[in-house]
Amino acid sequence: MDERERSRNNGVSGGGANGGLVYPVMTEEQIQILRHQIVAYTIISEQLVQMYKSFIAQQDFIGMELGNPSCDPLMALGARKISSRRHRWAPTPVQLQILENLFIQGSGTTRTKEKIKEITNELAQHGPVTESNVYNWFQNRRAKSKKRSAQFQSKTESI
Amino acid sequence: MDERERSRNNGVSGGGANGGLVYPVMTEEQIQILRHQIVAYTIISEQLVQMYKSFIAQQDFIGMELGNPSCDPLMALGARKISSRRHRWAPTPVQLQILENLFIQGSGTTRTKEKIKEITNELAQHGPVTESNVYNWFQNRRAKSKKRSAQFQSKTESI
DNA sequence: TCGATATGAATGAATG
DNA sequence: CATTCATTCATATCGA
Repeated sequence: MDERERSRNNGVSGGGANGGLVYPVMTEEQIQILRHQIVAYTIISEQLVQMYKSFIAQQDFIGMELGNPSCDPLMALGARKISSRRHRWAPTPVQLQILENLFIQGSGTTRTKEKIKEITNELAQHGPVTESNVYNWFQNRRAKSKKRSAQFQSKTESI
Repeated sequence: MDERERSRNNGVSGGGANGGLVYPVMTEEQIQILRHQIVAYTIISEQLVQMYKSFIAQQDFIGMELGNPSCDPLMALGARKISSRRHRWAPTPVQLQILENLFIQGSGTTRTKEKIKEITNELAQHGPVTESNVYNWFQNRRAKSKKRSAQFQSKTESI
């Protein structure tokens, strides 16, 4: 999606302050593409939300083994064992939830070092973590998002 | 969202046929809103699909009378089969032979995404397969090869 | 049913 | 950021 977003902006002027004047920034065809994308995601989300509801209706207990009631079941998917010694860092469920939320809020944008430091401090309250861990996580998360978006594209382009 | 879409269209002209001329149809601010919406839906969909997958994985034992046609779009998004057992991809004997041959032949050449795509298309003639499957296979095959040579090393060291 | 092994897949970390 | 590696998890298969 990033790629097409970029190409979409090619025709956009530098965004000068407009005094009530509207500049030509998108063709109608481009708008149609955008609307189709939004509609597609709307439908997909609605269907998945329905699934989710029936899911939690039947399986309230799943994902709660670690006893963190504040954790949305939707977010409690990457839970890992804490017991065994591990050589590489793995986010705790709480940390994962925080990270995922931040990722959504930031819309996948790159973080500055200051932001990384803040996030690291916040996460540190829920388990050991370094700034490198956070940095790597966001980097890998973006890659994951991108890869999955590509898969979406190839499978939903019929919509 | 419907509401905001409508309000967004208020400033759009009636969509007269344009002879190569671009009409002012959206401001940059509006585009930004749209982009954020799309990104948000992308990420939400990803998370919901993940939830859905884990749901299916744990639901293995329950009769899935929910397997109605309306779920088909979900399956198209990468989720596995609903009614039958969960399955992970496994190469057919023919596919495996092709992959092994390619692995021996191409020992050293870097496999670009183009190569992966070609190989996927070839394998697809002998059974369902995705590019990710092929990519993972080569990755795991390399690891396997490396581990074996390491074992060989340790055995010859004692001589 | 219970390990034991093989292997597809996910992901933290490293490299270019 | 794109690729790749190293490690780990999950599942399929098999034999006792």
